[in-house]
Amino acid sequence: MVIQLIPNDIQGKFSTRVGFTASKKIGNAVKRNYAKRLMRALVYRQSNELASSFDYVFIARQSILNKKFYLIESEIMRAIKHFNKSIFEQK
RNA sequence: UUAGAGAGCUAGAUAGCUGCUUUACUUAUAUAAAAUUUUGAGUUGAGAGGAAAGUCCGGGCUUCACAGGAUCAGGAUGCUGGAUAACAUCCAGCGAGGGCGACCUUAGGGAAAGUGCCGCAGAAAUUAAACCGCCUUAGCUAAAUAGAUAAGGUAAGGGUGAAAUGGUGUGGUAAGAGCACACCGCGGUGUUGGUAACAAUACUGGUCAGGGUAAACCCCAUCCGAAGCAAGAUCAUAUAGGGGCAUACGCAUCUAAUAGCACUGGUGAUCCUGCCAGAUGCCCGGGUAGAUCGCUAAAACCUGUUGGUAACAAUAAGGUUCAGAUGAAUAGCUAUCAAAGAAGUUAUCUUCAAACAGAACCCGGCUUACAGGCUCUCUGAACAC
Repeated sequence: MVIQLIPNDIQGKFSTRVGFTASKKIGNAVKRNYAKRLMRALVYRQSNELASSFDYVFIARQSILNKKFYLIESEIMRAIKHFNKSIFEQK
């Protein structure tokens, strides 16, 4: 999975925006739908960690279909913490 | 027991935690005269498939205002009868082919209207044809017969091919030949059975028609208007306002409306009959592309009854309500079971382990993909009684 993020100009409670992408490279409609559902569930669990005033885009890769849920979850947590650290340093 | 044939069902289950879309109701909030609507919260109900897929047929629905008819063009179907809203679907039969059998396959009208095409091989693949062979005659060479040459006869045999002008047998003949006869096949005319396709049978035809191909053109019969939910409707912006071009704007009536005649336009083309409209079309430039409805209660589903061999139909016989999204919900995790297994380590642990596949207006089909499990009926073979 690939995560992209960019700061936006929105302020307040609903300033964090999240998007999910699963292209045709991943497979047929069932597999793409499953990948999007999986990412949505993962991000919902980590919603408190996401930085405000940022747009996130989660792009699925083919390996997400076969990996265990908790392994992906730990990878996402590590990635998000890394982002938060760099954002904090930039400020 | 084993090998098959046909028909059908299922497409993980339970519990917990955390979510998403939506029906109904309650409540709060904002707007408003009100209805309604916006944004939250709560309760309650529902939430992918047998193929949702491919988008190949048929229909509903919507728009082209609509209806009927003739000719042409284009397309589809193609044994018979039935079912159906309709179909290229389904059911029951017939013919042909395959299988020991249960059973399976089959676009299956016309090549004795016309045109086209038929590679390679082969003498010859269609105004047919003599390569080898067989036979006769003539003279020659050798001598009871054989050889080559010439002129004829011949489709019985060989060889080629997917296919060589009906097949088998007997007679016949110089050798042969439907040349003649018998049987089979084929054509014609009857009879009987069947709604019919067709089957059986009788008589008759040897001038019995030179092969295949129609999923090649074509002929015959039957059927068919086009585009699609991005259809279309309503609301909002703006059917706005502006510039240019083309056609029409007629008759009659004191006048206006209505009606009439004429003109123009009206589903591939042309025409006719009715009917409808009276302004329409194009270009330049500017600008919008949001919301609501359509949208799911119906050729609906389940269980019966009656009729029918069946497809199916009828039913004031009961019961049920079963997704309605639009950056597109219908889910994620954990545990247990289904689960029997496989691999590794090694003697009790670890890892792996369920297909094809995701509604997008809705139905009826077809086609294609598909792991595992289950049920019923039938057939062959072997063994036992």
